Amino acid sequence: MAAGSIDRRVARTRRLLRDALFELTTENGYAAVTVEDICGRADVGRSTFYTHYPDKDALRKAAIDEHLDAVRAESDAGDSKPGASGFVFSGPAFAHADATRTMHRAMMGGKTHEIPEEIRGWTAKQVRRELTGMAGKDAIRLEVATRFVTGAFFEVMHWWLDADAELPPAEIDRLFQTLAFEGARRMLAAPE
Amino acid sequence: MAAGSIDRRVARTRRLLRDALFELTTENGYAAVTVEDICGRADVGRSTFYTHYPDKDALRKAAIDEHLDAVRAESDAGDSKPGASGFVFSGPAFAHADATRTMHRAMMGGKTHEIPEEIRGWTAKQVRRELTGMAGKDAIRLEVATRFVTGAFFEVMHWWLDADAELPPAEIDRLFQTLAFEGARRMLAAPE
DNA sequence: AGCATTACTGGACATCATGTCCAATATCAT
DNA sequence: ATGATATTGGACATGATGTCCAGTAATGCT
Repeated sequence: MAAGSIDRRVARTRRLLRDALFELTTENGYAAVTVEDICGRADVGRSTFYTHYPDKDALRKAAIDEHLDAVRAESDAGDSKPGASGFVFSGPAFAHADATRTMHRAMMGGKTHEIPEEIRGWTAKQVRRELTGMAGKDAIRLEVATRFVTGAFFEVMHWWLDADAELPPAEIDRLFQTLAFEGARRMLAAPE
Repeated sequence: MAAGSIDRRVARTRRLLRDALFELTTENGYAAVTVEDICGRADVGRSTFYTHYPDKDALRKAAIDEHLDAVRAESDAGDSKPGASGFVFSGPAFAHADATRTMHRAMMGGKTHEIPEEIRGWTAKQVRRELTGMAGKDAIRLEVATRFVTGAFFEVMHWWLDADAELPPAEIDRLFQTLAFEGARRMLAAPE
């Protein structure tokens, strides 16, 4: 067997489990989903589940990591300049969420606001990087602004994903930018 | 027994359970806390727990409702005019969180962002009410702005509660207002 | 095409938390 | 003091978790 290649059965099982997790999470929320549920929906033996993942969280984490890798790869190309007159991260993010809506609704939709820490942390890092370009020397202000923008972003995204939106991605991004950018600019650029 | 009065034992038990929930939530996060843990910490029989609350969530909900009632009562007095040059809700909220830091850290601190829906919903309502005063006719814009401000508020609050803050409540509120207000004003007041 | 490797399966098992119920005991209000 | 009410510990059924194993199926390599 070649080093990097994956047994077809393994790939199949993991795919089935991942899809089942998304479906069930969308239906009932992540907390309510059990390993039994997942295996039932995926039509995979429960003991098989445990040969792949130690628990439910590991499955989710794997799915997210896989996904973030894809995002990273695709955003490596268009690394445009930060902060000309808006945020760079949000546009692609909304577009991408629109494209893979199923997954995003599963991971951050629903009544509960259970946004996985991996996603939140990764996004916060993106935001912080962009804001750093906006002349902030004050570490506290930078951090407050980062949290502010990140929290606002997820809440808007959450709403937009759930409200089966008439709004196209570009439009929700424009609204988000309008809300977010001027405040951040003022605070970070301000002398005092 | 008089109608409204509560048996001393009942009050004691509920208080012990509530405090135990706060402690354990602060230590391990809400999801990790079990009813057994709570009873152990509170030194209350497990069967007693179930005579008061059907489950863990009910205990939390009761604690939150109790708390929100107190907040409502105290904020009935100072119902100043909305939106002169900032938000009204956030200042008292930061001050109040500072005063009852233990509870707030338990309910919205820690690594996980498990903000109870009661609190999020209540805050969003406050925000929406204030923003409605800012000339919004467009329902969608109003909603986006509401979500935006609410999400930003909780994320900033979360950070501020965890980072054993050098920042006094008034200061974090000022930063929050700087970040939030101008964007909202522009978007909601804008003609198009 | 055959064969060794690897994955899947289903069932058994121990463990743990949940929620219900009851009879005995302690505490309360009056 | 005494009747009412709360608390208690223990028993019980249930459901989910995570581990383990021996039998069976699918795969990849040559």
